[in-house]
Amino acid sequence: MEEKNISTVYDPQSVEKKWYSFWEENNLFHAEVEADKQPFSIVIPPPNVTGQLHMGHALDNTLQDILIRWRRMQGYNTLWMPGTDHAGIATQIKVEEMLAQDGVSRYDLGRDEFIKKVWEWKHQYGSRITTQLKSLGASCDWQRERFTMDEGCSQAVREVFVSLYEKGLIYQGNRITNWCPRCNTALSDIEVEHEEKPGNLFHVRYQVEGSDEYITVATTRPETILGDTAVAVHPEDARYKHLIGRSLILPIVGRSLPIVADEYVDPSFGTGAVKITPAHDPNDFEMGLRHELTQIVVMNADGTMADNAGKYAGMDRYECRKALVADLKEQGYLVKIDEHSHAVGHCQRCSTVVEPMVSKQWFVSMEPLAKPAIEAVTSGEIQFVPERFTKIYTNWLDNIRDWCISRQIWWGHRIPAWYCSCGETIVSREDITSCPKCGGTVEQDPDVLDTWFSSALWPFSTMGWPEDTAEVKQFYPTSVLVTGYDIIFFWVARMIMMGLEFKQDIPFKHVFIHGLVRDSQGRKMSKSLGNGIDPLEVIEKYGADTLRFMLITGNTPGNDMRFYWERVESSRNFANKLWNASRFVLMNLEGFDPSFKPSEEKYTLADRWILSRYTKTVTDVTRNLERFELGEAGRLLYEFIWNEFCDWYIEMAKPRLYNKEDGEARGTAQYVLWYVLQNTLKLLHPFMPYITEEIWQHLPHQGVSIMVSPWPEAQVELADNQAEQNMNVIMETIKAIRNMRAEVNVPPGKKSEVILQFAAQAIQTVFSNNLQYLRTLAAAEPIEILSADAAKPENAMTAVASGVEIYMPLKGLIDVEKETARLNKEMENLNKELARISGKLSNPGFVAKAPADVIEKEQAKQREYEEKRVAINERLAYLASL
RNA sequence: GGGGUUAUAGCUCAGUUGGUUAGAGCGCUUCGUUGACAUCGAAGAGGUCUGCAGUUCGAGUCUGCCUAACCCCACCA
Repeated sequence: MEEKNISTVYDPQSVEKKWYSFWEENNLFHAEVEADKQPFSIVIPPPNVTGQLHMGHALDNTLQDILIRWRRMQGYNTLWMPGTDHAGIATQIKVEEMLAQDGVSRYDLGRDEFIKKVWEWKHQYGSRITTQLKSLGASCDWQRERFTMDEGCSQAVREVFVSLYEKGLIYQGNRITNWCPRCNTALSDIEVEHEEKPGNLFHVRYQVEGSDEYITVATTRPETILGDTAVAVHPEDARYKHLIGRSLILPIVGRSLPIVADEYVDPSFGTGAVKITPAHDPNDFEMGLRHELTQIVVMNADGTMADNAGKYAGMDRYECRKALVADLKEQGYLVKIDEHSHAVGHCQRCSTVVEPMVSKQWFVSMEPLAKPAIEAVTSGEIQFVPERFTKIYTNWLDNIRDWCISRQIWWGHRIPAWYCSCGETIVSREDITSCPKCGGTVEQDPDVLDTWFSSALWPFSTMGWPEDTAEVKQFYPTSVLVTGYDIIFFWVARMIMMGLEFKQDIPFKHVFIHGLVRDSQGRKMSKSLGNGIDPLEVIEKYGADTLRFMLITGNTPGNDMRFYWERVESSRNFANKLWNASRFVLMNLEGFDPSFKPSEEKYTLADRWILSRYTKTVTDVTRNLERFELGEAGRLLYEFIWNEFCDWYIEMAKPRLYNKEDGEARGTAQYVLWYVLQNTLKLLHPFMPYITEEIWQHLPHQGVSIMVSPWPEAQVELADNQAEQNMNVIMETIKAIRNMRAEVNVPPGKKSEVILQFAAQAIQTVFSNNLQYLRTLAAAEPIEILSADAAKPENAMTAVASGVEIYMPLKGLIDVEKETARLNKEMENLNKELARISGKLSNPGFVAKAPADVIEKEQAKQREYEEKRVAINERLAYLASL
């Protein structure tokens, strides 16, 4: 084999591209519908077409790819549906920015031309994010790649909109909604981020008409005074009861305002009197409806003051605030300005302070949809992992408000509603050109839908719905949805509602939630902070496997994690370790015939031990994958490969490999190395797809690729507790000898004479058959076995393992003081432990109630420690006699 | 105002149904180029698991409270 020339350092760059193309060329990612095969499907959370791969994507897609690759190896008909999202506002902004470089605005182009430009942009740059996903190793079925604005998805959107409209679950209304003056569009409630900010509470007095009395009201937004149409007080408030029904004179404007009574007003807050601006505040809007107040719009869509604002018209809202406060003060209406911290809503996308505004928008009636969506989760049909997100989800749905779905932008799914001058509104599956009622010309609603509207349909729109396709039949509901907790409301909840409404079935069985990847100080990675780490940079420098492994280890589902380059290096080191262990195996596989199956009795203790550890690792890794504990599964593999396979087994196999005389022994060692390595590679493959493929292809193997090789099954017959127990004592002994050698600074090249004495014949036999391990791994030479009744050696260091007394005679005299201190320390530990155990065993409650195996375990430990204590005591007595 | 998360070694974190002398990585100390690997190996130091109380034969693990940090939701002007 030519593998001898493989570099000692694993170089991901030279292998990753090669294998990804190989997988694609062999069509290994593609899933055909095979009705008789058990399906496993995931739809990707579609990244924005404008997006660049960030750490969040890297984590999210690594988790999905691990699940997909694992299930594929298990033999499921596995579909990972990829695609991208048209990302309405984000993409529109992106293209507008590009046009702005040439001094062109979207209005210069007009709607149709602009949308053409966006499509051009999409065709040119839209595949950037998917290319980046490929470099991560994502095994998506790219032949099925979808886009939320492609024909199929658009048809699904149209069908759902019209159907909900027909059911009365979509309606149009003049209501108060959140408005972003910068984006110039309405927003849904969850697109508004509230931030507690110090502000002012302005107290302004309004004079009672025909009286000297004043009522003082408080407001955080004095500019809205211009739109006041009433003042409300609590009906039982003694201070104001006599004024209810009378009127006030609105300062500056001079308008007459009725004083109304409303339960909403909290008499204990502020002055107990509230100014009412129905057009610019959600509560006031409601009260306005109750008291039939007029709505006076004083602000424009772009945040400037409207004509109704009189002399302030045209001013920016904050300019107006300043000017108005100055005027109020000057004219004696301003009573005081208090400091007041309150939550201000900001546009999620551009951080501009949002204004509540009255406008005509389309809404989805949420309550009827929310009820079954809650039920699907509380019944356990859909399970959140971790479970605690269930509560967050249901709390939100319990208090849900209607969803404003119309957006005043151009890029997106156009609302399928047409208006005729005759007053007719037509909502239609097919585009129409004339009014079905009067035959007049119609005009389509200029607005588009909230981007999340199409995302909500993703699990079935990608599979061809509303057609009753074979894909829908086989792959819906999907198996699991993997996403961050930040879009549970935006996306997860809405998919569940839409799935239940239109498929009469849940969209997925599990929702696997992960946290955020933060920077090393725990801060969110963000563009503005400039603290983001580019996953592509990590891939370039360390490889995708390293990035993947780093992302999934050392954290638990649902929790945030921090990014450290040190952790990247640690993962890289692991890859390198595996690489070199594999090189070692390959270099020693000369003459190996993979069809050779060693006979049982040729297995050494080390063979039986590693095979036992291996089969238990299969069980544990598989179990943890089933429970979505991917980090724990990864950690188990790390420990098995490094601490057991590399640190011990390879070292123990060496003598047999180097001795070419005994062909059968050598063949057996080769077989076990090969068997354990190639199966462990399979277990690791979902986590580190590239390096495992590279190594696997070098090993004798069957099949095209490790990624479609069968997932290892635990083999009960390989589990061998006796072998593990015996190995543990031998390892314990080796460590004890190494420790003594280090204690007295024996140079590594120098052998140490070792004398062993055993508590029982059984353990002595185990050692007699395996002394070579002590020779090679502890530099013990010569080794003498003392009979149980023989006198202890003098002038020797002492250690005690389970059932074994270990003596290391010294050429010079032993340092009595140091040796005594060392043994005393050991003694102290033993005494502490023994005290704990005997405390337990003498507790009648423990003996009566603890399970038998727990008691036996404690008793066994007690015997073992007692023995050790006797041995050490003897030795201490001997030392004292010197 | 509601709800949630976290608190374990110097740092970042694991610890799966309660039962091992509580673990890892990084960092630290000492030694090491023995034919896979210095991106490595060997030995070692380092923790009263935030605090208090409770349940239990037994608590890092379950319950309650305290403290601290963080997050989400919410129309008190």
